[in-house]
Amino acid sequence: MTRVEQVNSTGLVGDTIGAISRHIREKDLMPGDRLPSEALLSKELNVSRTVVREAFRSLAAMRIIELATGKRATVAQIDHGAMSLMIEHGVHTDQINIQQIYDVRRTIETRIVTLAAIRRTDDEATQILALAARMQDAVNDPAALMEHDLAFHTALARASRNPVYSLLIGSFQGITRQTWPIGWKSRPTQAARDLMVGTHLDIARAVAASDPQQAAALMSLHFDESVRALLTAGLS
Amino acid sequence: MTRVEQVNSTGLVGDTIGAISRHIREKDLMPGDRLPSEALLSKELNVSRTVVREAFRSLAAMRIIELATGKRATVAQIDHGAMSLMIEHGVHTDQINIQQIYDVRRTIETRIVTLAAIRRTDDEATQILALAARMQDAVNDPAALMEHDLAFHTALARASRNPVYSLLIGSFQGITRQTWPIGWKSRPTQAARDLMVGTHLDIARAVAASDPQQAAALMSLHFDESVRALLTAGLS
DNA sequence: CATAGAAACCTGTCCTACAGGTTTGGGGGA
DNA sequence: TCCCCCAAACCTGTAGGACAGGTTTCTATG
Repeated sequence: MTRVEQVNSTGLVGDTIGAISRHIREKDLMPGDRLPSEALLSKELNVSRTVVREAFRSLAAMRIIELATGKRATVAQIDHGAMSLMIEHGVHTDQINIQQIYDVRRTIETRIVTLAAIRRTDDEATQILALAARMQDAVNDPAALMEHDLAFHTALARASRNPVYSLLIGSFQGITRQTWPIGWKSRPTQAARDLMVGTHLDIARAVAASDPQQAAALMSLHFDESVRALLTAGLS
Repeated sequence: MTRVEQVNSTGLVGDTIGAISRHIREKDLMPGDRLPSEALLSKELNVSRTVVREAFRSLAAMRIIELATGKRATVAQIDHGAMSLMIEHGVHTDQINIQQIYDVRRTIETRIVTLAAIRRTDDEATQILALAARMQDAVNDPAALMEHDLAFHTALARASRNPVYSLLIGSFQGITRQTWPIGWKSRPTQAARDLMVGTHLDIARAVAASDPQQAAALMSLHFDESVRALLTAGLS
């Protein structure tokens, strides 16, 4: 093999990742479009299939492409899976703490709910109200309640009509799943639990009523209360 | 080889990624700590080194671990590189547009500057002022100006004392580098350019003066003006 | 013209080999 | 005894071959 003796700092895999990314940009590929086969790329870039495969795996890990056995690799849609793992890793290794995440969430969710109140479709309003209602029904079933809670915030993000907000909310979902029970346990009284669930319903109503100020104020309140609950639970 | 005939939907590589992640969590590894060698993992997990390597590459792509030739893989520090690529991919494939990113940036940077005004150390205040000053010096050197601009916002994020904000600001930097010149071209007059640079200095002063309200108001203003400039440039 | 089936193609995993880079442990010198 | 240097052991990066399935494409047949 006519090995090209060009040793970059990145290594062949890094170079190949770059080449594939460039290929996507230059050919202006859209989600779903197919990439060249491993064998072809390997030939064109003068690297072994091993290298191409590792480059593919790297891009797949970032959800830039999608792999499936037998099929060719395709350009992927945005997905929060990778970011979720990265955030979880940051928390597990003490590089990020839960309050810091709550500060970010409060900041963006306040904006999200403002946009949602302005831009939501009627269908979305209905769906958001329904999720808040389901939370009330599940007030004594923590597992179900958490899922509806997450779905509620996800629906709001979608209604904001800004995919970046959906992406970020999704990215925090992984770690939220792991810490949500802590927050719930720190609300031991029925009153505290009803308040939490009730606030969600109020937010849903404000969004349905297209009242951005009210929606934002309530969301801010919700986070005040959540952070207080978390601190009470001793999560420093 | 005693091949375990357990076919998950994820495939062996996916399983292996999970096993390594679990290993990090269970052993409570911190950034810098070393992971087992490929050969060892391959033996313990009953998969080929190929599979372990692809799993390593995937984790490295998400910056969860770090690879280097000859050395063992280590647990990595949080890094925005992967997120930056993901965002860029989203923009290039028309899944995200620039205004959407600006809306998110405005939202979080307004919060960042509020926190920075409260929490900045004196050193950070000095550094932020210095960066704003350097922007003024480079008002006729777009390339240098852009770099100082990016460094300015990065410094503010650091002063907010919340690594998640630093992570997010970093994630937008890649795409910002590609769109910044558009915004600059849409400020063709000296007055518009001086205004943009001057706003940065005003923000720096507000942060140095520990005036969060003023800092936030100015940052909001800055983004108003930036979005207007971008729209003028015809970036729909 | 539609369709079933074969051929061609493609990915997932395993294995072996070897060129460097890194860590470690031991021996020799101060 | 302690320190330093070097060789051996270890480790990763890349190449290449093999084969089991899964997928796409083409063709011949009904």
